[in-house]
Amino acid sequence: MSLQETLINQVKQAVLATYQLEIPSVEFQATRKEFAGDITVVIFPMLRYVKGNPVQIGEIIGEYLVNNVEEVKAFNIVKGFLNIEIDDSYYINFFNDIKGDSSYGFVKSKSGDNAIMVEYSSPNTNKPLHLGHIRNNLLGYSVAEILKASGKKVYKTQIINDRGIHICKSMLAWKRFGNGETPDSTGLKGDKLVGNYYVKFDQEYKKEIQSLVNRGKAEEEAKKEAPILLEAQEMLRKWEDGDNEVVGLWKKMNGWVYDGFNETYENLGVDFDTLYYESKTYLLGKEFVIEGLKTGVFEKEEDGSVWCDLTEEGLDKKIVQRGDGTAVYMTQDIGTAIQRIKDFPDVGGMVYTVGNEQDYHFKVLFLILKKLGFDWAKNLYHLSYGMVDLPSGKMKSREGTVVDADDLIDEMAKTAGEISEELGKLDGYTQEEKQALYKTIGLGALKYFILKVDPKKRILFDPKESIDFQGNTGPFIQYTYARIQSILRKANPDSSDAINASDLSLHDKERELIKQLQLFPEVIQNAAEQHSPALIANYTYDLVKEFNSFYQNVSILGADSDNEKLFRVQLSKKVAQTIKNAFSVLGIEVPERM
RNA sequence: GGUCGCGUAGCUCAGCUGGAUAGAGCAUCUGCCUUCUAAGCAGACGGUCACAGGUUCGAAUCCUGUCGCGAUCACCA
Repeated sequence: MSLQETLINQVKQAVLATYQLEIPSVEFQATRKEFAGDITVVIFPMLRYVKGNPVQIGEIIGEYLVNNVEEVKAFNIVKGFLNIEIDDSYYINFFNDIKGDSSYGFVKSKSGDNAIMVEYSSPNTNKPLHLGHIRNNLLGYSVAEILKASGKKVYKTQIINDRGIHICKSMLAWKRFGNGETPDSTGLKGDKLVGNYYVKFDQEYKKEIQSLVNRGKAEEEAKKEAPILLEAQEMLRKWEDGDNEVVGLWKKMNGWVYDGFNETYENLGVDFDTLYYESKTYLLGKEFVIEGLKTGVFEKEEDGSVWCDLTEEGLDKKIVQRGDGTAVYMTQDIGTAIQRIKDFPDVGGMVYTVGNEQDYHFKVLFLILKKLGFDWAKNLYHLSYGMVDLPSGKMKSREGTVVDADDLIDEMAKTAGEISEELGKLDGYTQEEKQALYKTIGLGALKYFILKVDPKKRILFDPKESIDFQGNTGPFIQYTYARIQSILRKANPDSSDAINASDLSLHDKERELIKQLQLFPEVIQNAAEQHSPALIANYTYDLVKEFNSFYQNVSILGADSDNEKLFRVQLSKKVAQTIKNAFSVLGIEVPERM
């Protein structure tokens, strides 16, 4: 029985013995720092059942706990708060129990359990990844890792938006103006090269519109009739017909983009277990449109378009198939979801990492899948996150205000390098080791900066003010880890050496650290339930702040006794391990030195 | 206009299943490197928790309304 459970029972017992009354629950909270004690029982809620003075009731319960619970050493009462002090031996025993478990806080998945599929990234294949994609990737990857750590089996996936007019635009521009350029011939990353032609298309398109307008066309008409646009549309039709030349070009250019994306993913440290391509799934939903028509979930209009009426649910009517029989976004998403469950029968739920601009879409999608009768539809979750905006507003590729993913990652590493060089603590490291370290630190700063913020809030990123490396940041936490490694290089204890509780009294900082460690398993579970890496980031920061205070105020290697020294080193080691594990689910690496 | 989300210190954010005097970091200012890595520690300064009502012994937290910002309401994705 955990201490918490014991306390609940004993508090109830105390009330029962004194007042002959049963109380349904007991409310606890951590004792605030300014008061003596570790755990606080809030007396106020009991007043509904027990009439009396809260201070008096607290006295009686406190007295009872001291007499009946071995771990309770003392108590004090401030207003309606009963602060109880827990004996050091409880904390030391707890520490002895967990210190050997290198995956403390993580739960292993059981073989029969359902898996969760987490979708993230899912970019268009016409332009390079930018800071918005970085947030998406980091969130999706981290939530997948958190779910794993909480005991779920997880598949990471994405749907690659490889089809449609957008890619035809790049293809056409390349054909017209590319002179056969390739990533090899230009030395450009494939996604960058293709992105350039997407921009090129837009420029030409605008020129054509202008010249049509000059010749007296209305702007609206000109936008629809510009020859280059008509040609791109023609290309899309040919693609859908399977035209060899168009499909060949499409394959070639998409291939370049994938190479480029893969490089960015690798740089960013994210990965996928399985991939879905829109070109292969966009027709999948259609058979379920027919199915839905049969069961009355959908209805057909006179012009042949198919709709789902969601007015009873407080939403609108939503189109699921065009009048000409072609699929829309919704059709495809219905099909893809169903396909995934077919491909991975152990999947019992899915998480979609997509920006909050699509809140409505996913609300509708989940509702439709429910109406179609899929029981897994109740386990779908839209991991909706806020946009990453610049001080000037939205990032716009056409106006050149996007923050490119690769550039940003490079810059972060460069800044990390400059700071490191200045501090000059890396004697004995080779150039390669240094470069790898700079990347670890730079990425740590970037990832932490993004993940520490609640996903649903929008992030303001000011390129002029670089991301911090001090205070509540990734490098601060990495630094603490590196410091502990330095201690462990001097004294690496065997975790199996038990600490003797009888001849050790805890320093306040030590007790606080153990309490913080105690929270970790619960934090993992909470973060998984709430799909929030921010909870892990904030927990880790608190742990590290507590440790640094300990480190600076208490001598670890210079402890008075061997037992004390052993304990402090083991405690430091456990903190380092917890930092490493917490950061691993954020996708952030920790360095041995920095 | 309807719907959804957000609004906490100068800035960036925690806290939100209601509990004690609302916490961090950055910035500004004070101290601390002959002792385990100063990317650190200790401290000071800084708040009408957007506003107004309501529920409650108790509200930043729950409810209602107002204002501000954003998103969305396509036979686009």
